[in-house]
Amino acid sequence: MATVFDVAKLAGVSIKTVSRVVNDEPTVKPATRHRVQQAIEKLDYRPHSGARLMRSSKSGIVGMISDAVSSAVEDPLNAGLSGIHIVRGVQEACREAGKILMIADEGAVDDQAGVAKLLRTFESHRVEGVIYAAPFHMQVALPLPKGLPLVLANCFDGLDTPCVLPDDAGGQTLAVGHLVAAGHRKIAYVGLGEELVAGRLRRDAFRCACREAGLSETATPILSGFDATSETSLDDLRKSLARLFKRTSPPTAVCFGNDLMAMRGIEMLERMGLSVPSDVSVVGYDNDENLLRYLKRPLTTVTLPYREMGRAAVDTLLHHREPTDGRASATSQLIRGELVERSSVQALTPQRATGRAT
Amino acid sequence: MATVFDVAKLAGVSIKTVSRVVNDEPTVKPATRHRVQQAIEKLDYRPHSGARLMRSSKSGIVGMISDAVSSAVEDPLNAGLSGIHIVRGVQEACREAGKILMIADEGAVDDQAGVAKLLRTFESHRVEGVIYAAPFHMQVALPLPKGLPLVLANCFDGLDTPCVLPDDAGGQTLAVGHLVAAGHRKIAYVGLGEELVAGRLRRDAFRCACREAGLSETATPILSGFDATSETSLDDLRKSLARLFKRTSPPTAVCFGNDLMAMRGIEMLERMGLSVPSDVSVVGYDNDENLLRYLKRPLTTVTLPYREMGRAAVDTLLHHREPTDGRASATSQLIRGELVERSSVQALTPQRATGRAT
DNA sequence: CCGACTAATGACAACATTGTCATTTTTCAC
DNA sequence: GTGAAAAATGACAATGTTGTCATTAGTCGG
Repeated sequence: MATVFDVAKLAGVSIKTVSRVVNDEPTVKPATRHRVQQAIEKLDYRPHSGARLMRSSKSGIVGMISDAVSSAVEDPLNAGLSGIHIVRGVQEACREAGKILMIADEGAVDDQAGVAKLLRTFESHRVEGVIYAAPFHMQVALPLPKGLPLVLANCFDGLDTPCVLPDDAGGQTLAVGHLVAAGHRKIAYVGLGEELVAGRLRRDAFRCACREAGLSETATPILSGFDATSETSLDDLRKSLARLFKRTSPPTAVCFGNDLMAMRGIEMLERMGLSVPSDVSVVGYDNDENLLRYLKRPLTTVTLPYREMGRAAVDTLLHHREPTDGRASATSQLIRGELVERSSVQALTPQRATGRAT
Repeated sequence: MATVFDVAKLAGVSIKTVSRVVNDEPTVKPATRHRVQQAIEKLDYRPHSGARLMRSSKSGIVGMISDAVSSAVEDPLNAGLSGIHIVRGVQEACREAGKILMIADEGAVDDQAGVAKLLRTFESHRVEGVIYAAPFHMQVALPLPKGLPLVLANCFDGLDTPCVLPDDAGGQTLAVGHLVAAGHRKIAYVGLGEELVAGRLRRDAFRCACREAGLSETATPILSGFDATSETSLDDLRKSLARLFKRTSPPTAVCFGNDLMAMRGIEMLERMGLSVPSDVSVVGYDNDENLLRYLKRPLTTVTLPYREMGRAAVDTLLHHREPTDGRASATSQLIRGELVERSSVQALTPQRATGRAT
C-alpha cells in the first residue's frame, strides 16, 4: 500500500506537506493541496493508523464492554433490548464526537478475569476510554484499568468510578404524581424483587411520593418481591392481587414494577372481572416498546432512558474533568426518564374517587 | 506508559527477548521468560498495538458494516433483530479466530458515499477484511475496497464479491415437504412482495416443490405481493383469504411468506371461523422468536439462519482461498435454515383429506 | 527595491515494535 | 575436555507517521 513517500514523490512535495494535507492543516497553498490530493486519489493512499498512533498517541477509539448483542440473541426474553439501546446511544455520541467505537461483547460481562482481559486489549489499542454497560441497574465489582478513563453505564461500583444511572426514584415519583393528578387516592404498588437496585429505589420513591401527596400508608399498600418471568412468582402475584381487591376499599390504581409485570397484572385483573382503566388505572415502568407493541390496551409507563444514558456516558468519558481538584466529585449522574401517557390511566371523577362497590 | 525498553532494563534482558516473551515464542528459557513476565506485571506494560502493526502489518481486526443496532432501536417493528443475529454470529466467529471486531453502524448502510467512507476508515486501520451485512436478503451496489477482502452477508452484488445467503428456496421446499408429508394436497401460498428477493425465491421454490410432489397448480394457488406491515395490504390479504376459502375445495394448509404475515393471517382465518390447525394448517417463515413468543398458537416455521450466516461470513473472510486460480469460483454460499415443528400443522387423516364441508 | 515580516515548505528525529542476522551460551556425543 | 550442533539471546535496521525546527518563498510598507 502507498505511503506518504509515494504520495510526496508523485506530488513533487515533501512528506511533511502530505501529512499536512491529510490532517487538514491550514498552512498549505491551495494549489499544493490540490496536487497532493490528486496524488492521494491516484495512489489510493490511506494513512496508516498504526504509524499515526505512534506519534500522536491519540487513537480516536473508544472501547465499550457490553453483553447487549449476545444476550439479545441468547436470552431475548429476559434481557430485552436495554443493552442495545445503550449501545445505540454510545454509537451516536461517538459518531458525533468523531470517535471510532470498538465493542467487546464476550457474553460474560460479569466475569472479573474476562473483563480484565478486555481492558488489557483496549489498553494495547490505546483507546481513549472505556464504557462498561450493565444489562440492568446494578452494582458491579470491576478490575479498574490503570491509565484509562472508565465510565459505568447502568451500574455503579461503590467506589469513585464515574457512572451514569437511570433515575428510578425520579421516574417513580413521576408515575405517582400522574396518578395523584388524575384524582387517585388509593394506589397500590406491586414491585420487583428487593434484591434489585431498581426494585428498592422505585419502592422507596413510591412510598415517599405518596407520603408527600398526603396519602396514608393504608391507602397505598406496597407489595413487592415479584418476578414476572417466574411462574411461581406469578402465582403469588395473582393471590396477592385477589386479596388486595377483596378489601372493602380497594385501590383505584396500581403501579407495577415494570411493564412485563403490568402486562401480566392486567391479565389477572381482567380475569378477576376488573377492567383497565375504567375500574383500575395502571402504570408500568421501562417503556419496553418491544413488549408494549403487542398490548391491546396501551400502557401508561415511565421510560428507562437507555439511549440517553449511552450518550451521557460518552460525554462524561470524553469531557471528563480530570480529577485535579482532589476531593471526591459527584461521579454519579442520574438520567431522568419521562412519563409516557397512554390509555391505562383514567381520571377519577369526584364521586368515583370516594369509593366503588365490590 | 511502559515500553519494551523499560521492561528489558528491569528484567536485565534485551528488548528482543521481551518481544519474544510477549509473543509467546518458544525459544526463551523458562527462567528468563519468568523474569520478563514479572517485569511486565510490575510495570503494567501493554504492547503498543500501533507499533506492532507497523512491523507485522497484521492488525488482527475484522471490520463490519451493519445497521443492526441502529435499526433495532429506530425501527424495531420492521427491522426486527435479523441484523443483531448476524452480528452475533460474526462476533462469535471472530472471538474463536482470535480477531477483534470493529463494527461501524452509521444507520445508513445503503448510502454509497457513507460506505466508502467507512471502508476508508477500515483501510486506515489495516483491518484484515470487511463484512457487510444487509437487513434482509437483497441485492446491493457497494463501492469495492481496493486491497481489502470483502464478504457480503444476507446480500449479493451481482459481481464476484463473495457472499453468504440464506437458502430461501431450500427452506421453502422444507416447508412444503412437511405439509405434504402430513397429508396435505391443497396448499395455498400467501407470499411477500415480488420486489423482494426472498419473495421471489420462496414463491418459485413453493411452485417447484408442489409440482415435484405431484400437486396440480389449481390445488396450490399462489397469492403474493403482500406486506404485513401495511394496513392497506392487510386489507387486500383479508379479501384474498376470504375468496380463497370460499372455494368449493379450499386449501387445507397455507404457507405464509413470513411469520408476521402468518400471525396476521391466522387472526383473519380465525375471524372467518376457521381454526388453526384443525381446519387449516399454517407454516410461516423466519422463526422470528421475538414475534413468536407472543403467539398463543406456536407456529411451525422455517428458521432464517442469521447467526450461522455471520459465522460463515467470517470463515469465508479469513480462510478465503486467494483467487489465484483465475476462473470465477463459487463465490455465493447458501446457508440452509431448518424446519421448526410447532403445533400449527396437523396431519390429515385420509377422510379429512378428501374434502371439508364449508 | 529593500528589509522585515509572514506564509509555505522541508529535513530529520522520534515513536515502539518486530524481522534479520549475528553472537553467545548450552548441550551432548565422543 | 573438546568440538560441533543447537538453543538462547542480542544489535540494529525498518516500519509510516507527526512534531520540532530550520529554511525558503511571498508580501508589504517605506
